[in-house]
Amino acid sequence: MLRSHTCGQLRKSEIGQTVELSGWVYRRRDHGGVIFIDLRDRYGVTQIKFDVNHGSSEEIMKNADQLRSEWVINVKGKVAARPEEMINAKLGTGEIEIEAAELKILNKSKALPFELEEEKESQANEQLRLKYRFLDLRREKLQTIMKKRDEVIVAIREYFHERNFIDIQTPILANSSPEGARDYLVPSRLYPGKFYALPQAPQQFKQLLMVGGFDRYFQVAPCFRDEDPRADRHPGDFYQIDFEMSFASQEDVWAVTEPLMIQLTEKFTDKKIVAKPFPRITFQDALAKYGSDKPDLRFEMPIKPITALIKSDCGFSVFASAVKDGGVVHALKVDGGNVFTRSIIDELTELAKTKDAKGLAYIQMRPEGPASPINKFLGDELMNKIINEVGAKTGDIIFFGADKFRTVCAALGAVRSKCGELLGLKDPKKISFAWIIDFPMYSMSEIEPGKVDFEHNPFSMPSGGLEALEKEQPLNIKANQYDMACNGYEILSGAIRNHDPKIMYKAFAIAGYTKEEVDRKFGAMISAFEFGAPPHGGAAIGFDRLLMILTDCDSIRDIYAFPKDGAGRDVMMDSPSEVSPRQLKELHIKMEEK
RNA sequence: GGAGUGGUAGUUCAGUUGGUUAGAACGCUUCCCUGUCACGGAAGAGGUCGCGGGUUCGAGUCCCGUCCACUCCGCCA
Repeated sequence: MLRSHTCGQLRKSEIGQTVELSGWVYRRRDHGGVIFIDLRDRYGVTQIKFDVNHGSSEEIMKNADQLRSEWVINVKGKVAARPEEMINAKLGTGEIEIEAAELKILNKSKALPFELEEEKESQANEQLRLKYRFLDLRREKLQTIMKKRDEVIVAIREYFHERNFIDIQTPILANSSPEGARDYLVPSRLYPGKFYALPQAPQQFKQLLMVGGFDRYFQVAPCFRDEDPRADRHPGDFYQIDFEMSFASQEDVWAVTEPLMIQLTEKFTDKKIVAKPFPRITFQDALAKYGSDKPDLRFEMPIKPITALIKSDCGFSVFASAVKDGGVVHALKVDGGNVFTRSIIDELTELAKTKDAKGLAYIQMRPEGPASPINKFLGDELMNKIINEVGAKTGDIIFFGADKFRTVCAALGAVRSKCGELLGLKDPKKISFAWIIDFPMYSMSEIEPGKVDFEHNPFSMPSGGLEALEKEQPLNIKANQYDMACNGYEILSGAIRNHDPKIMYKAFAIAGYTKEEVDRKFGAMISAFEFGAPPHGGAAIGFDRLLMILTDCDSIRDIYAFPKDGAGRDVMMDSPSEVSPRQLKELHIKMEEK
């Protein structure tokens, strides 16, 4: 070893010992006759002193004078106490320093394309940092995140192992699944024209593990989806904490999940959990009240239906016609929202429009009385009724959505989230978990009117089983399916699965699939279910998003060692890249001439 | 595929109604300095103002096009 200790290790107790350290030159303070080097590794920083009066030869002084940022050096010397008034309280090693007696330069470094010190400037452009990710990783922030990522994974593994779950790796080369996101395809060399697909999730494999008798499975599962990225969505590959349980009800899955989330929060953050046990909100209520199936519940700010008030008599044609066409009118009262300027209201209006709202009506609760551009249409009486209904007081603002139910929810949900942000209600010291339950099994197709589609996951067990499928209106059937929302992110999704071939065929039939189609697409799983599949269910935790919240990162790229950029490329390794004609030929791929 | 914001020194940014030689901080180079810790001091190097075109006596600044980045929408069973 080129070191006897790490750069974060030495304390007063080692004073007098001769030690050997290796690391990177972090900072250099050259005083002529004495040179200080802050030597850094991932454990910390130790001050090295080069001083002719304290063990450093003329030659070492000459070499120390050459040292530059990020050179890799090896130093031998004696641990010495710092004079009382020279102690650096900011460093764990701040009470000591090394009096260098030997110096070896292990490697030099070019001047860096950006600075590593956190407190200096705002950080460099992300594209540049990604190109030199190996340097960015030296920064304290990323060192801390990677360490925490490791600790969280260890804690999760321990948690599941303590409860009899076993970690099983499922294939990376798998089959294209006809539902869901775009697949990453891998051409087969031995079977011309055929392809593997990288799994979007280990869904079918974990269900087959249940059939295989592994009644409690979990995995830190790599998942692959070829979709455009977002700040909270890494392009290409990402990780889920995937788990599945046999003989389990929804309550059983929740009972495993909830303590895990609490433990991780308490162990890795100082955030306060808003509500324990976690609230359970139906999908319908979440949409109506918060305008989202992943509401940020660090603040309440509920949306209220006022359709009933509008029904009787309303002079505002936007509201009246929405109700007449079977839509709804909802109101969002924002406490203290009268501080919003015209330009902020314009911005919120644009936001609502991105969710297909046609506009964003509002009433400002000014000190001199309510003011609204739509007052002249509403009339004072109706306006006062609305103000009364939502409980608005001076200083508030009320926003309105009038349209189809889903449109109103989405628009006011986006406005609610933005208002929470603008008013500083998204407290980083708080964390809100909530179960979103009772997802509908089906919804009306948006492409083919009159046709029924799966709302979410076709493999979920419908509530009420076969009987419900046969007797209920499809749109009224709920699925045994649940998400967990956390601070506005969907952080977990799961279900009690449909393990009964009969119910499965029926469920697919309602969505317009013939038995032959189902057999062709999900044959392996369905035929396995004919051999004594146990009832089972589970969930998958979005590990990356969870880690973003635990580490207070806004960008999902910060929590990967080697992230893709916003266009799905690795700018450091330059992937994706071209391959040789020979490789293409082996894979039976002909490139079109450009 | 669409929208918004941005692109000026190695990095982060400023740059006025269009007007001399495009600035600052940090970094870098050389020198000075024996107690600093974001050390200090002196001097210096470093720019195709993303790219192309246009308007103008004159463009970093105005106009058109284009490329790139980030964020959002679509998309994500």
